[in-house]
Amino acid sequence: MEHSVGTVIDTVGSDEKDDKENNDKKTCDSEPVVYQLVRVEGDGRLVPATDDEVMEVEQLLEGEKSEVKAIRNDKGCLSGEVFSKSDLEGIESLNSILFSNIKVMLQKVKQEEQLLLSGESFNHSPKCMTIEDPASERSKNSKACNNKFQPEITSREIMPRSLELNSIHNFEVGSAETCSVPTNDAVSSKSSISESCTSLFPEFSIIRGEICLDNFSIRELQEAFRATFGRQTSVKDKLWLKRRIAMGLTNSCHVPSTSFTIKDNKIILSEAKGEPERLQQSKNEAESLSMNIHVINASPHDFKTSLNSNMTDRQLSGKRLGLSPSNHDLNDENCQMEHCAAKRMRKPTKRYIEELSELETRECTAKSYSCVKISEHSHFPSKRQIKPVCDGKTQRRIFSTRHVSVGGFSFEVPYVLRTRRRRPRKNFVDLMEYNPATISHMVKTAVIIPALAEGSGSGSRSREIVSVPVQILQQSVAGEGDVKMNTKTLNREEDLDLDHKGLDANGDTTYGNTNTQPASKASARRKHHRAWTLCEVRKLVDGVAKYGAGRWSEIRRLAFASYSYRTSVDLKDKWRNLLRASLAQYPTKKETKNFGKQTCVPIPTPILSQVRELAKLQTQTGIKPSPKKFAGRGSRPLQGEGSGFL
DNA sequence: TTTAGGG
DNA sequence: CCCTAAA
Repeated sequence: MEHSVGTVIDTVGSDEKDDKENNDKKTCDSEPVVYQLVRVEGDGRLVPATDDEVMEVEQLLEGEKSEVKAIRNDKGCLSGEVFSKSDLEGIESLNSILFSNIKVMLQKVKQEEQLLLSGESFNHSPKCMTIEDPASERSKNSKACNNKFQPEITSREIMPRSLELNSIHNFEVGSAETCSVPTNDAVSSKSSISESCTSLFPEFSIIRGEICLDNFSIRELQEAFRATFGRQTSVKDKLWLKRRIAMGLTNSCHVPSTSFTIKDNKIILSEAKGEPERLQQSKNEAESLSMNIHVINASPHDFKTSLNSNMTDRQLSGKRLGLSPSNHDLNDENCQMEHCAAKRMRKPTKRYIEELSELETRECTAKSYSCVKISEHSHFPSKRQIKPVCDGKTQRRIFSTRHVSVGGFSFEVPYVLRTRRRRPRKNFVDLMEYNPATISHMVKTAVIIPALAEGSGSGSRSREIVSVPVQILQQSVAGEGDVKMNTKTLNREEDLDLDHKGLDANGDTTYGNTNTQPASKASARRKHHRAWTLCEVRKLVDGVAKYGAGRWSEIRRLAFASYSYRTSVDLKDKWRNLLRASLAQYPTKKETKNFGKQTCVPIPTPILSQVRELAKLQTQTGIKPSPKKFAGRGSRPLQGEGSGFL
């Protein structure tokens, strides 16, 4: 994906949707694998090769065919296009070949192939495209490259582009990985492979078979190192290089200091080479799914296997552990795999963290905020208290957040948040800077005050108190002083919550805020903006209808009991706004009150109408002479009409 | 404390 | 939403 390989690459298109199919087929096994020419687009998609490309490849094949054993398909397909197992076996240098079969596809593919060869534009049926088979790819590579005996470098993680071409991950089989990983590589013909390979990287970076670093010269090792890690090294220590490379190739830190051989990402001490068993297992594994198992292919027989490793790290990590082959080798592998997983998790993490955090920042922030807020009001349902910011999803996420404890409440804060977005507004912010501990402390302190005060009384003022700690927290979280931004985001979230819950439940939901207390100066802060939910508006309207406009305290008490955060003043203000809105909208019937942007739900016209009615009614009823600016506002009660007037 | 209004 | 005057 990230790198676009513009070259013609052999084989098999891989489409996600077909992956499954592939898997199934693989499991069937022992059938020839078919490769088709495809080109990897910049975005990682596979595109059927064009005629020209096909021609090109063919030429290449022609040119170098001699080098490789004639590859023919049992079924008579053209060489280079289809490999049969037997053919592969015939290759000497190919010690291990990962192989997977796609039985069913064969036929279709063949046909496709022929069409392709015949010069027709490549029509790819879904099936064709889906043929991608990691194993097969691998085998191909090995084949193609093995003459040169290039050590293969499996780049599982982020690697330099050149490496990436060979990277296994391209071959993910049926894995969940949906995205378009650019399947680079595989070259259908040896020649093409060598070409692309050579042009991009060191020779040995291609081999996927067994690698015995012992045989490498320092220089070769360095090359291998470069191929493996994407960077050069001047180290001349053979052992070091060897181990390092081995680690890179196997993704394991456990590299024996003695001589060993690397096969398909596995380290093999000179002896081990179980075959039948291994084979069997590998098959099992392969069948078991697209789990990433790195199986050592001791012989050409082991075709199936291991290339499932294409799955993304994240995806894999969990699954791998689940594998539990009885075979020792496999166990070892598993162990290594675990290491790999652990290891692999880190890299992606970095990359993804940023992305994720960006994406999740908002969410997380909101959540954190809610947690805090909620916690402040003890009666809030616990479920929200510790809403796992990083749910079950992936561990990765967990890493991306840090745990912050505030006044006994804990929440996850994405690390990203720690980055400063704006300049601190206040001194205290500076003090806490990025020190979470400090922040926590500060917040705690701030929270404590209101907490203690809690329960003392209820009043319109309480809200101010509540808001104090929260805001501080926000600042803390942000690592700097900008409250506004966060606040906004947070509020939005809350609003949404309210909407969801509030609409039905009438709002009992949220907070029971009623704390009180010395607002202190902090009260200077502004109450959080809480968008009015439809539910609230309805209630308000009802309330007004029932008790009359102006009796805000009453309405609040009776109709907004559950919305503790709405004060009578709020109701009044809202009503005023509603009136305005309703009147404004009146003319255009349809516009709803679409002033500006109304991010939220526009108030349903019916409600506005109702408001209008009420207003009108009250105006009339009310004794209040000439309504003021906004249509008539307040007079008195609908019911208590007599009193008209404020 | 509650309302009404202005900002 | 906030603030305040007036009640």
